[in-house]
Amino acid sequence: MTTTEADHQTGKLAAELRLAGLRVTAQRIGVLQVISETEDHPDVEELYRRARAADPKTSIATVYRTVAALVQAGMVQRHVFEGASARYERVDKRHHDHIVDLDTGEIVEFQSDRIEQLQSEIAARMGYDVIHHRLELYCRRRQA
Amino acid sequence: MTTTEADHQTGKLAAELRLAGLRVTAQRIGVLQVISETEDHPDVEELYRRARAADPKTSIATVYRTVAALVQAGMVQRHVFEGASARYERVDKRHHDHIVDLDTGEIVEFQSDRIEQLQSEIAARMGYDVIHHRLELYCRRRQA
DNA sequence: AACAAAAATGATAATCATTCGCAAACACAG
DNA sequence: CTGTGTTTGCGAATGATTATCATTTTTGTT
Repeated sequence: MTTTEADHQTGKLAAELRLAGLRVTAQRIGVLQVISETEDHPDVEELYRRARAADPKTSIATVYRTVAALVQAGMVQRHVFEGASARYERVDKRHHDHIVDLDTGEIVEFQSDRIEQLQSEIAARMGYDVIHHRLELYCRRRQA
Repeated sequence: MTTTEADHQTGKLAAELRLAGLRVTAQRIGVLQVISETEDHPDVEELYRRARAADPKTSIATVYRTVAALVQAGMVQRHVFEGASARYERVDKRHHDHIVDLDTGEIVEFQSDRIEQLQSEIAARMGYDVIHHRLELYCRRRQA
Protein backbone atom coordinates (compact mmCIF):
# COMPACT_ATOMS: atom_id res chain seq x y z
CA MET A 1 0.00 0.00 0.00
CA THR A 2 1.72 3.14 -1.22
CA THR A 3 1.28 6.62 0.16
CA THR A 4 -0.97 8.59 -2.14
CA GLU A 5 -0.78 12.25 -3.04
CA ALA A 6 -3.89 12.92 -1.03
CA ASP A 7 -2.43 11.20 1.99
CA HIS A 8 0.64 13.32 1.73
CA GLN A 9 -1.41 16.47 1.60
CA THR A 10 -3.48 15.29 4.52
CA GLY A 11 -0.37 14.46 6.46
CA LYS A 12 0.99 17.92 5.96
CA LEU A 13 -2.21 19.55 7.11
CA ALA A 14 -2.38 17.25 10.11
CA ALA A 15 1.15 18.23 11.02
CA GLU A 16 0.22 21.87 10.76
CA LEU A 17 -2.73 21.42 13.03
CA ARG A 18 -0.64 19.58 15.58
CA LEU A 19 2.01 22.26 15.41
CA ALA A 20 -0.64 24.82 16.21
CA GLY A 21 -1.65 22.81 19.25
CA LEU A 22 -4.91 21.66 17.72
CA ARG A 23 -6.17 18.12 17.74
CA VAL A 24 -6.38 16.43 14.39
CA THR A 25 -9.85 15.42 13.28
CA ALA A 26 -11.24 14.45 9.92
CA GLN A 27 -13.44 17.55 9.90
CA ARG A 28 -10.60 19.92 10.61
CA ILE A 29 -8.46 18.37 7.92
CA GLY A 30 -11.37 18.67 5.55
CA VAL A 31 -12.06 22.33 6.25
CA LEU A 32 -8.39 23.25 6.29
CA GLN A 33 -7.91 21.44 3.02
CA VAL A 34 -10.73 23.33 1.38
CA ILE A 35 -9.38 26.66 2.60
CA SER A 36 -5.88 25.73 1.55
CA GLU A 37 -6.77 24.72 -1.96
CA THR A 38 -9.13 27.47 -2.95
CA GLU A 39 -8.18 30.62 -4.77
CA ASP A 40 -11.17 32.63 -3.61
CA HIS A 41 -12.53 33.80 -0.27
CA PRO A 42 -15.31 31.42 0.72
CA ASP A 43 -17.77 32.06 3.51
CA VAL A 44 -18.86 29.45 6.04
CA GLU A 45 -21.76 28.28 3.95
CA GLU A 46 -19.47 27.68 1.02
CA LEU A 47 -16.83 25.96 3.13
CA TYR A 48 -19.56 23.76 4.53
CA ARG A 49 -20.72 22.82 1.05
CA ARG A 50 -17.22 21.97 -0.11
CA ALA A 51 -16.05 20.21 3.04
CA ARG A 52 -19.21 18.17 3.03
CA ALA A 53 -18.45 16.99 -0.48
CA ALA A 54 -15.41 15.18 0.88
CA ASP A 55 -16.89 14.16 4.20
CA PRO A 56 -20.70 14.29 4.31
CA LYS A 57 -20.87 14.02 8.06
CA THR A 58 -19.32 17.40 8.68
CA SER A 59 -21.76 19.79 10.34
CA ILE A 60 -22.03 23.51 9.86
CA ALA A 61 -21.47 24.08 13.56
CA THR A 62 -18.13 22.38 13.25
CA VAL A 63 -17.19 24.50 10.27
CA TYR A 64 -17.88 27.58 12.39
CA ARG A 65 -15.83 26.16 15.25
CA THR A 66 -13.03 25.10 12.97
CA VAL A 67 -12.56 28.42 11.23
CA ALA A 68 -12.62 30.11 14.63
CA ALA A 69 -9.88 27.76 15.82
CA LEU A 70 -7.84 28.26 12.67
CA VAL A 71 -8.11 32.03 12.96
CA GLN A 72 -7.09 31.78 16.60
CA ALA A 73 -4.11 29.70 15.56
CA GLY A 74 -3.13 32.30 13.01
CA MET A 75 -3.50 29.92 10.07
CA VAL A 76 -6.53 31.59 8.60
CA GLN A 77 -7.75 35.12 8.24
CA ARG A 78 -11.31 36.27 8.56
CA HIS A 79 -12.70 39.16 6.52
CA VAL A 80 -16.07 40.81 6.81
CA PHE A 81 -16.79 42.92 3.78
CA GLU A 82 -19.70 45.32 3.67
CA GLY A 83 -23.08 43.72 3.83
CA ALA A 84 -21.84 40.18 3.57
CA SER A 85 -21.09 37.31 5.90
CA ALA A 86 -17.55 36.53 7.00
CA ARG A 87 -15.11 35.12 4.46
CA TYR A 88 -11.96 33.19 5.10
CA GLU A 89 -8.56 32.69 3.52
CA ARG A 90 -5.28 30.99 4.38
CA VAL A 91 -2.47 33.23 5.50
CA ASP A 92 0.40 31.51 3.74
CA LYS A 93 0.99 34.18 1.16
CA ARG A 94 2.30 37.69 1.78
CA HIS A 95 0.06 40.14 3.56
CA HIS A 96 -2.37 41.94 1.29
CA ASP A 97 -5.52 44.03 1.28
CA HIS A 98 -8.62 43.77 -0.87
CA ILE A 99 -10.50 45.45 -3.63
CA VAL A 100 -14.18 44.60 -3.69
CA ASP A 101 -15.89 44.94 -7.05
CA LEU A 102 -19.21 46.55 -6.16
CA ASP A 103 -20.89 45.18 -9.26
CA THR A 104 -19.70 41.60 -9.34
CA GLY A 105 -18.77 41.04 -5.71
CA GLU A 106 -15.43 39.80 -6.97
CA ILE A 107 -12.49 40.23 -4.62
CA VAL A 108 -9.06 41.21 -5.86
CA GLU A 109 -5.95 41.29 -3.75
CA PHE A 110 -3.35 44.03 -3.73
CA GLN A 111 -0.44 45.04 -1.64
CA SER A 112 1.33 48.30 -0.92
CA ASP A 113 4.34 48.61 1.35
CA ARG A 114 4.07 52.34 0.99
CA ILE A 115 0.58 52.43 2.47
CA GLU A 116 1.55 50.08 5.28
CA GLN A 117 4.44 52.34 6.12
CA LEU A 118 2.27 55.44 6.11
CA GLN A 119 -0.18 53.72 8.40
CA SER A 120 2.52 52.99 10.93
CA GLU A 121 3.84 56.52 10.75
CA ILE A 122 0.43 58.03 11.29
CA ALA A 123 -0.34 55.73 14.19
CA ALA A 124 3.05 56.42 15.75
CA ARG A 125 2.48 60.14 15.48
CA MET A 126 -0.68 59.67 17.52
CA GLY A 127 1.01 57.46 20.09
CA TYR A 128 -0.11 54.08 18.80
CA ASP A 129 1.34 50.86 17.48
CA VAL A 130 -0.63 49.22 14.69
CA ILE A 131 -1.49 45.66 15.69
CA HIS A 132 -3.41 44.95 12.54
CA HIS A 133 -5.47 46.88 10.06
CA ARG A 134 -8.21 46.59 7.55
CA LEU A 135 -8.12 48.27 4.19
CA GLU A 136 -10.79 47.65 1.63
CA LEU A 137 -11.37 49.52 -1.60
CA TYR A 138 -14.93 49.32 -2.86
CA CYS A 139 -14.57 49.84 -6.58
CA ARG A 140 -16.14 49.76 -9.98
CA ARG A 141 -14.41 48.83 -13.18
CA ARG A 142 -12.97 51.91 -14.77
CA GLN A 143 -14.88 53.02 -17.85
CA ALA A 144 -12.81 53.46 -20.97
CA MET B 1 -42.97 84.30 21.82
CA THR B 2 -39.35 84.47 20.65
CA THR B 3 -37.54 81.87 18.62
CA THR B 4 -35.33 79.85 20.93
CA GLU B 5 -31.90 78.42 20.23
CA ALA B 6 -33.33 74.93 20.15
CA ASP B 7 -35.95 75.94 17.64
CA HIS B 8 -33.30 77.38 15.44
CA GLN B 9 -31.31 74.19 15.58
CA THR B 10 -34.42 72.16 14.90
CA GLY B 11 -35.32 74.39 12.00
CA LYS B 12 -31.93 73.88 10.44
CA LEU B 13 -32.15 70.13 10.78
CA ALA B 14 -35.66 70.13 9.37
CA ALA B 15 -34.44 72.11 6.39
CA GLU B 16 -31.66 69.62 5.87
CA LEU B 17 -34.08 66.73 5.90
CA ARG B 18 -36.39 68.46 3.47
CA LEU B 19 -33.48 69.24 1.22
CA ALA B 20 -32.59 65.57 1.19
CA GLY B 21 -36.12 64.78 0.12
CA LEU B 22 -37.06 63.28 3.47
CA ARG B 23 -40.23 64.05 5.36
CA VAL B 24 -39.73 65.89 8.59
CA THR B 25 -40.84 64.02 11.68
CA ALA B 26 -40.12 64.58 15.35
CA GLN B 27 -38.23 61.28 15.50
CA ARG B 28 -36.00 62.09 12.57
CA ILE B 29 -35.20 65.51 13.98
CA GLY B 30 -34.42 63.87 17.29
CA VAL B 31 -32.09 61.23 15.89
CA LEU B 32 -30.40 63.66 13.53
CA GLN B 33 -29.91 66.10 16.37
CA VAL B 34 -28.26 63.47 18.54
CA ILE B 35 -25.93 62.44 15.73
CA SER B 36 -25.17 66.04 14.90
CA GLU B 37 -24.28 67.07 18.44
CA THR B 38 -22.18 64.13 19.54
CA GLU B 39 -18.42 63.93 19.31
CA ASP B 40 -18.25 60.14 19.41
CA HIS B 41 -19.51 57.32 17.20
CA PRO B 42 -22.70 56.00 18.78
CA ASP B 43 -24.37 52.76 17.79
CA VAL B 44 -28.12 52.35 17.36
CA GLU B 45 -28.66 51.34 20.96
CA GLU B 46 -26.92 54.48 22.13
CA LEU B 47 -28.75 56.71 19.66
CA TYR B 48 -31.98 55.19 20.84
CA ARG B 49 -31.10 55.94 24.45
CA ARG B 50 -30.23 59.55 23.71
CA ALA B 51 -33.04 60.26 21.27
CA ARG B 52 -35.48 58.78 23.68
CA ALA B 53 -34.30 61.19 26.36
CA ALA B 54 -35.66 64.06 24.29
CA ASP B 55 -38.68 62.25 22.91
CA PRO B 56 -39.65 59.12 24.89
CA LYS B 57 -41.98 57.82 22.22
CA THR B 58 -39.22 57.14 19.73
CA SER B 59 -38.89 53.43 18.99
CA ILE B 60 -35.74 51.50 18.22
CA ALA B 61 -37.15 50.37 14.88
CA THR B 62 -37.49 53.99 13.88
CA VAL B 63 -33.92 54.72 14.91
CA TYR B 64 -32.83 51.89 12.62
CA ARG B 65 -34.99 53.20 9.81
CA THR B 66 -33.85 56.75 10.36
CA VAL B 67 -30.13 56.06 10.28
CA ALA B 68 -30.68 53.99 7.16
CA ALA B 69 -32.46 56.93 5.55
CA LEU B 70 -29.79 59.39 6.65
CA VAL B 71 -27.05 57.17 5.29
CA GLN B 72 -28.97 56.85 2.06
CA ALA B 73 -29.24 60.63 1.91
CA GLY B 74 -25.52 60.96 2.44
CA MET B 75 -25.89 62.88 5.68
CA VAL B 76 -24.56 60.14 7.92
CA GLN B 77 -21.87 57.52 7.65
CA ARG B 78 -22.09 54.02 8.96
CA HIS B 79 -19.07 52.16 10.29
CA VAL B 80 -18.81 48.56 11.37
CA PHE B 81 -15.67 47.96 13.34
CA GLU B 82 -14.49 44.46 14.19
CA GLY B 83 -16.75 42.51 16.47
CA ALA B 84 -19.06 45.41 17.19
CA SER B 85 -22.42 46.66 16.00
CA ALA B 86 -22.70 49.48 13.49
CA ARG B 87 -21.77 52.98 14.57
CA TYR B 88 -22.81 56.24 13.00
CA GLU B 89 -21.43 59.73 12.52
CA ARG B 90 -22.38 62.89 10.65
CA VAL B 91 -20.48 63.61 7.49
CA ASP B 92 -20.08 67.34 7.84
CA LYS B 93 -16.38 67.32 8.58
CA ARG B 94 -13.61 66.35 6.17
CA HIS B 95 -13.25 62.70 5.22
CA HIS B 96 -11.21 60.68 7.64
CA ASP B 97 -10.41 57.14 8.67
CA HIS B 98 -10.26 55.57 12.11
CA ILE B 99 -7.87 54.17 14.65
CA VAL B 100 -9.53 51.72 17.03
CA ASP B 101 -7.84 51.37 20.41
CA LEU B 102 -7.95 47.62 21.02
CA ASP B 103 -7.75 48.05 24.79
CA THR B 104 -10.21 50.85 25.42
CA GLY B 105 -12.43 50.61 22.33
CA GLU B 106 -11.82 54.32 21.86
CA ILE B 107 -11.99 55.61 18.31
CA VAL B 108 -9.61 58.24 17.02
CA GLU B 109 -9.90 59.92 13.65
CA PHE B 110 -7.06 60.56 11.27
CA GLN B 111 -6.66 61.63 7.72
CA SER B 112 -3.99 61.10 5.07
CA ASP B 113 -4.22 62.53 1.58
CA ARG B 114 -1.14 60.54 0.71
CA ILE B 115 -2.82 57.23 1.50
CA GLU B 116 -5.99 58.21 -0.36
CA GLN B 117 -3.90 59.05 -3.37
CA LEU B 118 -2.03 55.76 -3.24
CA GLN B 119 -5.33 53.92 -3.01
CA SER B 120 -6.58 55.55 -6.18
CA GLU B 121 -3.36 54.84 -7.99
CA ILE B 122 -3.38 51.21 -7.04
CA ALA B 123 -7.01 50.77 -8.01
CA ALA B 124 -6.42 52.55 -11.31
CA ARG B 125 -3.48 50.31 -12.04
CA MET B 126 -5.84 47.35 -11.69
CA GLY B 127 -8.55 48.93 -13.82
CA TYR B 128 -10.80 50.21 -11.06
CA ASP B 129 -12.20 53.45 -9.73
CA VAL B 130 -12.49 53.69 -5.97
CA ILE B 131 -16.07 54.48 -5.03
CA HIS B 132 -15.40 54.41 -1.33
CA HIS B 133 -13.05 52.67 1.03
CA ARG B 134 -12.61 51.50 4.55
CA LEU B 135 -9.38 51.90 6.43
CA GLU B 136 -9.16 51.01 10.07
CA LEU B 137 -6.04 50.72 12.19
CA TYR B 138 -6.45 48.45 15.18
CA CYS B 139 -3.87 49.75 17.63
CA ARG B 140 -2.47 49.73 21.11
CA ARG B 141 -0.97 52.68 22.90
CA ARG B 142 2.73 52.80 22.23
CA GLN B 143 4.81 51.79 25.23
CA ALA B 144 7.44 54.30 26.29
C1' DA C 1 -4.04 -2.99 21.82
C1' DA C 2 -7.07 -1.32 25.41
C1' DC C 3 -8.25 2.91 28.80
C1' DA C 4 -9.45 6.99 30.69
C1' DA C 5 -9.55 11.99 30.51
C1' DA C 6 -10.03 15.78 27.73
C1' DA C 7 -11.64 17.66 23.66
C1' DA C 8 -14.43 17.72 19.41
C1' DT C 9 -18.72 16.76 17.08
C1' DG C 10 -23.72 16.96 15.52
C1' DA C 11 -28.13 18.46 16.26
C1' DT C 12 -30.63 21.91 17.93
C1' DA C 13 -31.79 25.79 20.86
C1' DA C 14 -30.42 30.40 21.93
C1' DT C 15 -28.55 34.96 20.97
C1' DC C 16 -27.78 39.31 18.75
C1' DA C 17 -28.30 42.86 15.58
C1' DT C 18 -31.19 44.11 12.26
C1' DT C 19 -35.32 43.97 9.18
C1' DC C 20 -40.33 43.14 8.21
C1' DG C 21 -45.41 43.33 8.37
C1' DC C 22 -49.20 45.72 9.56
C1' DA C 23 -52.59 48.78 11.65
C1' DA C 24 -52.68 53.39 13.49
C1' DA C 25 -50.74 58.17 13.44
C1' DC C 26 -48.70 61.69 10.77
C1' DA C 27 -46.87 64.92 7.00
C1' DC C 28 -47.91 67.76 3.55
C1' DA C 29 -49.67 69.16 -1.29
C1' DG C 30 -53.83 70.87 -2.87
C1' DC D 1 -59.20 71.16 6.24
C1' DT D 2 -58.83 66.67 3.56
C1' DG D 3 -57.02 62.78 1.07
C1' DT D 4 -53.15 60.19 0.08
C1' DG D 5 -48.94 58.43 0.61
C1' DT D 6 -45.33 57.99 4.55
C1' DT D 7 -43.76 57.02 8.82
C1' DT D 8 -44.22 55.00 13.23
C1' DG D 9 -44.55 51.49 17.04
C1' DC D 10 -45.09 47.16 18.17
C1' DG D 11 -43.92 42.61 17.84
C1' DA D 12 -42.76 38.81 14.91
C1' DA D 13 -39.28 37.21 11.58
C1' DT D 14 -34.69 36.82 9.81
C1' DG D 15 -29.86 35.59 9.19
C1' DA D 16 -25.47 34.82 10.90
C1' DT D 17 -23.23 33.10 14.57
C1' DT D 18 -22.66 30.96 19.24
C1' DA D 19 -23.95 27.99 23.10
C1' DT D 20 -25.72 23.57 25.09
C1' DC D 21 -25.32 18.90 25.83
C1' DA D 22 -25.27 14.11 25.06
C1' DT D 23 -22.33 11.22 22.23
C1' DT D 24 -18.19 10.14 19.72
C1' DT D 25 -13.07 10.88 18.90
C1' DT D 26 -8.52 11.90 19.88
C1' DT D 27 -4.55 11.02 22.19
C1' DG D 28 -1.27 10.30 26.03
C1' DT D 29 -0.66 6.44 28.97
C1' DT D 30 -0.59 1.62 30.59
